Amino acid sequence: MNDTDHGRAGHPPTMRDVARAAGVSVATVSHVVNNKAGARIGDEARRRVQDAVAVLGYRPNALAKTLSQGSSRFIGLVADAIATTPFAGQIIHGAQDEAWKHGYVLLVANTEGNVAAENDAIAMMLEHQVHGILYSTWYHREIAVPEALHQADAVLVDCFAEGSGLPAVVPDEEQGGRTATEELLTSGHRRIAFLNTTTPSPAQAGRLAGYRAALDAAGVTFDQDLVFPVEPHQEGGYGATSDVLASGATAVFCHNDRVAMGLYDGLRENGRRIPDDVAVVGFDNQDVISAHLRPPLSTVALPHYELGAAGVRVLLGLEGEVGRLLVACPPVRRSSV
Amino acid sequence: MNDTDHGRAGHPPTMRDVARAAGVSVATVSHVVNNKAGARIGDEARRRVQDAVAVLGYRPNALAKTLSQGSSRFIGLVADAIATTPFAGQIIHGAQDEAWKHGYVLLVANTEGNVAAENDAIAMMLEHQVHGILYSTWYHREIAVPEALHQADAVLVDCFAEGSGLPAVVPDEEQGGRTATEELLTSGHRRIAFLNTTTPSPAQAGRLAGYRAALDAAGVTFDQDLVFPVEPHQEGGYGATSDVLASGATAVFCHNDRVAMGLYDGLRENGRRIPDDVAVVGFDNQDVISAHLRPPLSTVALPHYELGAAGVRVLLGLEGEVGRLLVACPPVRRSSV
DNA sequence: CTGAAAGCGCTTACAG
DNA sequence: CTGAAAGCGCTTACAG
Repeated sequence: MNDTDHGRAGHPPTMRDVARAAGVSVATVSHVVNNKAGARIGDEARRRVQDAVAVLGYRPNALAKTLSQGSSRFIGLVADAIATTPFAGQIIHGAQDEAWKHGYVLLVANTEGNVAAENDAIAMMLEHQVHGILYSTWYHREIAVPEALHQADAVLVDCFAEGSGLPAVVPDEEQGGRTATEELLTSGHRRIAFLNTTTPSPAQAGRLAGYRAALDAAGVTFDQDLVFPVEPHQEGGYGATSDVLASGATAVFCHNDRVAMGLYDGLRENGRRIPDDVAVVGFDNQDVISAHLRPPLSTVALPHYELGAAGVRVLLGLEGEVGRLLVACPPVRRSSV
Repeated sequence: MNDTDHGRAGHPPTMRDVARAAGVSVATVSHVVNNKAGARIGDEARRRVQDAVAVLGYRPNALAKTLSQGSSRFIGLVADAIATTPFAGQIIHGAQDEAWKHGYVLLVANTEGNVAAENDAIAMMLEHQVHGILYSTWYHREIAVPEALHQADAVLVDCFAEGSGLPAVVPDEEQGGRTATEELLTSGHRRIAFLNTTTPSPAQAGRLAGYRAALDAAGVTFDQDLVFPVEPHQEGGYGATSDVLASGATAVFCHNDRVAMGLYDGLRENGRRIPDDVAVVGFDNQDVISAHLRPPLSTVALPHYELGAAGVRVLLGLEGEVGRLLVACPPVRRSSV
């Protein structure tokens, strides 16, 4: 709707149109438009080109550019579940910001874990000449690498594949578990229950290891009777209330924020106050929940944004040789400890 | 890692390589690869081409194709907050599925509401010859259309701009409010409180209108003293507990699930049971919350997936002439009514 | 300092 | 039934 709005009507202006309008060759236009270093263009010609660009509302065709240069500026991101959690969104966000920063644009595909869809998505990306592909999952786990992925430069994000040779960027579960436990230890707690997930996973193993490491470091002996397996959601936390109470724990480290939310309910029903009677820390930092519980939940953040960003850095070779890159899970302090 | 993995080493095979290997011209290869209707290719030649494609692991270059055809298969999606909520993810998901279905691929850009970033993102998409652009927000509101958007075919998703001439796809807030209220009315409630948001928005106005319409239709006279303004999160719902109790309402329609979550806490503290003493319905169907409250929350879903999908349909001209397209908010029945 | 020309990997009339 | 050739919008040596 403005003066240079020529994008809609007829064919958008090409470099040739600009050249014609400026009375120069397309080579010259190319040089000034791209601000080529080695190009010696007279001030007069340069000005005429710039004017023509402005007047015509010229916009370079990135596809043609890619074709003639041979190198593309696309990075593909295939995700198994954009939808299910806010987490996937953060991975996309981090990847996009980082890609952008280096002049790349993100091609996104959601596959809902469907293998056929995955291979289709990867094929599509390859046809679009992506520089490389980020393959991500919405929770940290080991995956089987899709066939087609081997034909691209790829990095795994929030997942890994032993022996695949593909670099992986994952959260440091053990450090996260240690951090969570330390938050409690630091406040003087010694009898700390751990509501761990029943689902075998890097999170299950890693956070437990971190819990034990923190205990060790603080000179507290590990007590198996203090770790309770629960389903990783509200119902699991709620259901563990009586066990927690019976254990005599003064603090509990919950496998995730949802479990903590359920435990909050159980504790409250039993007249326990948080953190006065029982301190609680969660994991994930799932904002809609943790920031708005009463009291707001202290937790440890899963670094999804950073996972996405680090993924493109690895893809672009900015992180050197990487086997498995561990990204730290920082503590988020609120009022439940 | 398999036999036809030629994508990594050297230059990937081009149509010319296939032609050479099959002993035909590139025109012939093009015809068989694209399965051109009007093309009469001998069985023998066709077979040789197909073999060569398989042996070489040939993959068409989508960018070159776009360039020579003149029409692109990209659709851009610019979002103001991919990160903040799971909602944005659903819009992307719906848009991507629908785009895919029609042979298009999604280019995603996140702008965090930054105007400069928005215009940059749009410019980038235009340079990539997108067919059109979807501009979306993470909550339903009126927006100021970014400059650059006028240079593309665009549709607004989960937002609108009066007088901009741009088609918009938004949730039907009024129908949603009506539906929520009807869930309560149907269960026999007559004194129904409404915890509406304090934030002026289409949601605030629309859901209230729907609430009133449902009441009217049921022959219940609207009582202004039954609508309470609250901040649209847990704290708001919790804080409204005493007002709700004092009002003598037997049911409450909450502006969103987060408000309902807060109200649950307040009700429980006051010894009220849900739904026996007080029935509750939410809005949004924010799964992490609503499905896991005790009891699970009956609510009305915000149709984000469908918003994204309808957006690309409108962009592709599959919905006919559209001014503002209202997408229904369906009820999600659980156990709080 | 500037331009003519070849080339990127495809598609599409047009010949034959 | 199949191929030679022009063209899509750029870039990049290479001349001059």
